[in-house]
Amino acid sequence: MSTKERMRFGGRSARIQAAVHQAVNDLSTEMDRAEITVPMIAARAGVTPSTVYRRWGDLSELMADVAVQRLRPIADPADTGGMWSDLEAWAEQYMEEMSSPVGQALLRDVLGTLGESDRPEQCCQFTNEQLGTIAARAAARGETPFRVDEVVDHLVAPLVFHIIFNDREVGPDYCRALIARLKAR
Amino acid sequence: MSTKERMRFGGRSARIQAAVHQAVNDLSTEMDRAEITVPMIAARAGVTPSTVYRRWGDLSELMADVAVQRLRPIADPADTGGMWSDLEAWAEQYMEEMSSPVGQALLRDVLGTLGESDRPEQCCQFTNEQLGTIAARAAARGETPFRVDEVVDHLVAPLVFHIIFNDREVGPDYCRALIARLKAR
DNA sequence: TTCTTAATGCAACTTTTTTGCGTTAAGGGG
DNA sequence: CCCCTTAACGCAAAAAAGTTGCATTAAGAA
Repeated sequence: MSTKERMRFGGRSARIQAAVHQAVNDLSTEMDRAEITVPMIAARAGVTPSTVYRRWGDLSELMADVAVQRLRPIADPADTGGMWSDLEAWAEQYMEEMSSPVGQALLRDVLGTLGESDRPEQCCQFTNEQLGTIAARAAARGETPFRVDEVVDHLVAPLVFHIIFNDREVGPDYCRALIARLKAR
Repeated sequence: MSTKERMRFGGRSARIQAAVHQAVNDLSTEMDRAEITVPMIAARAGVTPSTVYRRWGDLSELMADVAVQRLRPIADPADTGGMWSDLEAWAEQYMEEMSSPVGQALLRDVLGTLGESDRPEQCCQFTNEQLGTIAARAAARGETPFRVDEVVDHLVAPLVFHIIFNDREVGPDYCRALIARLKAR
């Protein structure tokens, strides 16, 4: 007998998680996020609603779970040959993704989680890793790398702030202005 | 007959809105935000649930509505005699309020609204007005006022970012560091 | 006061969410 | 390989939340 409570990762459990995530992603393209329901997702995934409720608790948790997966970067930042141009390219793509209706919805889902969760922190980690990659690459080239936390504070934070509060249009020009301000220091 | 659809502000309508808001605020102090329900609020406020559903649509809309009210500043920023010390005092109080569990919950409620709404923008406006007051006061003193949008980008945005993503402790020292960076320009 | 109608209360109805219990299958040991 | 334990699932009944039609109340204007 083992005293540890084991979680089960493989097999049926994983299959169902994949099916449910897929169902959410499919439905998200077909209808407004506000009219998606748990029974709807369960039917699409071929499972009973009670399974979804037991595993994820409620809709907002499930949506947040899916959102984190979709916000996870699929590739390293492009290597353009220079640190600042790497950063600019990354920032414009990040801005493009986050300011789109889909990106905004994902951000809301991640941030809207009620109970305790480390999901928002996890998304930060994604960004930190991407910026860390750019900085490390710069160091390998012999450039003086930027400080990741400074880039987060004065590039990522303003971008995300204006996107989620919707109080200002963000575009390539704004990205470049923020980066120019970082370079100037 | 008037062709305009009129909304009714005074009397019963206002009384019910106040009662419902009060009920939400009361319940928020008594239990976790996640277990508050519309029927519960309605019972506390002495109205029927259907009234709440018709006026606010759903729980998240109602919570967001209440949150905006609570995020509205009740007074102008303190006048400490100098622009930067005004800003520092304001920032520390803002940070204190937002990083508290209550403040975080309010932020989530405002940001978590699904459908279209100008609530997040409205909260930005509060901040802009407060900062505008400090800047105007500085100008009246003969000081060169800061640009409000720069303070939002490089003080408010980093603060809010780290609070909602929970990836870093924010404290008085961090506020002062951000302000020092603004002054240095 | 009287009229119009937005907003509410009530109750029936639909949908979602919870819960108890039997069944299935992952992971470990013999 | 088969058996055992139990986490995770399906099913169905029950509870709770959310919706809707209709009668009633009370702002706001004539």
